[in-house]
Amino acid sequence: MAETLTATALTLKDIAREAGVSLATVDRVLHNRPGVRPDTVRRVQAAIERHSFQPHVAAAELARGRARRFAFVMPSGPNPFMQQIEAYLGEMSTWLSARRLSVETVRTDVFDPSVLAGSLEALSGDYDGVAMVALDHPSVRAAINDLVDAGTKVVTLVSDVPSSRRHHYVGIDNIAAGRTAGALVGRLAGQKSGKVAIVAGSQGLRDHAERIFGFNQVMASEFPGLSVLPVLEGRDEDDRSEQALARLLGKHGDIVGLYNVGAGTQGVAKALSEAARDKVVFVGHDVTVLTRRLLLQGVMDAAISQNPGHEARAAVRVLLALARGEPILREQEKIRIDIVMRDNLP
Amino acid sequence: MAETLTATALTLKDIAREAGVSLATVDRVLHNRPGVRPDTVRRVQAAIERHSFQPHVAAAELARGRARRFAFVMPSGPNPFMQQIEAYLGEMSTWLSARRLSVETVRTDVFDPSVLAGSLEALSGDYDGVAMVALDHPSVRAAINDLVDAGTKVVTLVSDVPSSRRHHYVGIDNIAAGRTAGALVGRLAGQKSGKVAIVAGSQGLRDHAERIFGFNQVMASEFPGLSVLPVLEGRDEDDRSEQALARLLGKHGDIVGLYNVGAGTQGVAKALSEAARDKVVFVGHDVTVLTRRLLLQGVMDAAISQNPGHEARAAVRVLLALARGEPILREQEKIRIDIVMRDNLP
DNA sequence: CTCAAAATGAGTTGCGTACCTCAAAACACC
DNA sequence: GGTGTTTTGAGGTACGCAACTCATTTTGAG
Repeated sequence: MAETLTATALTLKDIAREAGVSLATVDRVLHNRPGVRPDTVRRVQAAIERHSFQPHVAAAELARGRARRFAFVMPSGPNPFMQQIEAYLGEMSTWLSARRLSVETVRTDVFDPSVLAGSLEALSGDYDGVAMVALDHPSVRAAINDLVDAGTKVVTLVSDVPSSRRHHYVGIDNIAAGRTAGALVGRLAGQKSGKVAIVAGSQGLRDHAERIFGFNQVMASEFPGLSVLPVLEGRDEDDRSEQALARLLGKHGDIVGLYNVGAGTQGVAKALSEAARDKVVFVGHDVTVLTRRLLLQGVMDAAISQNPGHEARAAVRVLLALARGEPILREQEKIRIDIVMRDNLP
Repeated sequence: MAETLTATALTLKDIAREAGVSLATVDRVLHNRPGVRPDTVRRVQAAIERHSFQPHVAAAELARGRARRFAFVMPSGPNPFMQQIEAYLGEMSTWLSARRLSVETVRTDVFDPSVLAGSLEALSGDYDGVAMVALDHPSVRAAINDLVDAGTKVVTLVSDVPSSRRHHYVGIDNIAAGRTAGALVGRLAGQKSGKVAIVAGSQGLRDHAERIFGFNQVMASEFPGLSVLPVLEGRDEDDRSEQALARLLGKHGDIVGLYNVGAGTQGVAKALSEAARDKVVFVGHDVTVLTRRLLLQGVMDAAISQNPGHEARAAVRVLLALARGEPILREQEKIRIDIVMRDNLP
């Protein structure tokens, strides 16, 4: 009734003996250094695979000497979600220093492609890995590819640049997030008919556009009785969002649901309460101090959330695994779309 | 615009010099070995804290020599959720062997206190850490405490034994899970009045009892119009659950919601469909092959889920951190209550 | 066959810690 | 002041690998 996993106590020396070569040759193969005949390479690799040999991480880490340096490129604005990510990076400091890893945070204007691209280029050569909140733009894409070509491991965070050659994306599928929001609004509203409002930062932002797309998909296919009103753009600002929504609420008396795609939550909540329309189902994004309060008060009904702590840690782990040449535990690093309601507030 | 975390390149030698003692003495302090004057201990600790020195994990690991052995004590029955946990442990094998960690799975009858306690005692001395799915019973509690006293690190998994001196619990808060289920059933049902059914494995199981408690709490306080029927006990078996539920559905024509607390999901779904009562809001637990299908078909409306992969990995990481004397990243190891609906199926 | 280039062997050093031994120094007690 | 005990120093070895040097062997081209 017992099963054992792992624990090969093999070392490089054993592999060398097995393959009938010297330690030096095994080392050359392992780090694809030149000067080994293809045939010999194959023999060594065969021996490695035969015993499914894994170099001892601790020994490798100790032997390399120099510490690994990672950079996190984050937006300079006062975005609470991004601040949470940075805070969670801070909480890892003990973990990081016990592994002799250094993580540096670089703040820049990620919304200006040329500024962002410039910041990325400035990092070249100094870091083993870079995690970035990036805009999808040709010059950013080029900067990312340059980093990759220079041997730096690159991870996109929260917002992806799929057309680049980045090694990994740590973040959610925003279309699925929008679909989830749609399903929640539709189901929680209950009614068969009525109108639904959407407040977004800007439809020009990739993640917002994707969320709206997913939301509309679900509304059209599953809640045909609910009609979606044109998207209000609030630029993630409280005042702007409030005014736009107040106007809309005044015009339509039969709004039963509201999806707030980005920030500006404070303004949205204010517009709702001042219009005394607290029966409207209100679904938004992210768990912050504010949305937590709104959920507890019953003003917000659900928040779609991506765990910032998980994103911070996943980015570090992925960069480390990439740098070490270890496989990535995809299941572990995947960021899930959390539905947060009052009773499962984290 | 840049901030740096960590990367003290200090070594034990530096600390020794700082404290004006030899390496041997620092070593004695670090591992609380005897033979050091209290005053000297303080001086060394002061030096360590002054520089917030952290021993290099890789070096420590390498120097230990012997590999760490962990045991996972799992239920012997064919529980799909537990099988998933074991499967995810299997996926970690590369990660484990690169760190020279061995994980052994021991299957036993965790529902029989004396058998479980016996299995635990049999592990004594052989392992650095043990993770277990445990029953809360005096003799189990005693066995756990014995392990702890013998220096073994102990983590309870999925089901806790809070009265024991186990070092950590990896699992969810079941009362909160029940509350979440209640909120979902209530909200999704929409109606102001009607009846709600509960199917559980047994009210004698701690986690089931806690879930029911939380569920009733929410129903009573937030959905006074919905009346909860007496709990059906299906012993987590399909047939039993089906028959019990079929009878109940026949008796009450106004059932609008159903909470399935444990397994037996297949039977519950069958009873619902054969009674042609697919309008009933159906909330259950865990994402398995079956519940995934039911969610996609619209038979189930939501599943409360705890991520088995996360639990498996968290248990290993916590055991490792405990064994190394490292701090635990509580935020990371916390198991969240996931609400899974069709559109955010993982 | 000759010679240069390529491939390989053999060896060294160092990473930072754990764990061990033995001798020397400091201390406590009578 | 002598004795025994406690505390401390000094040093060594080992862990598994990275990274390097240098000598030697093998290979292929002409």
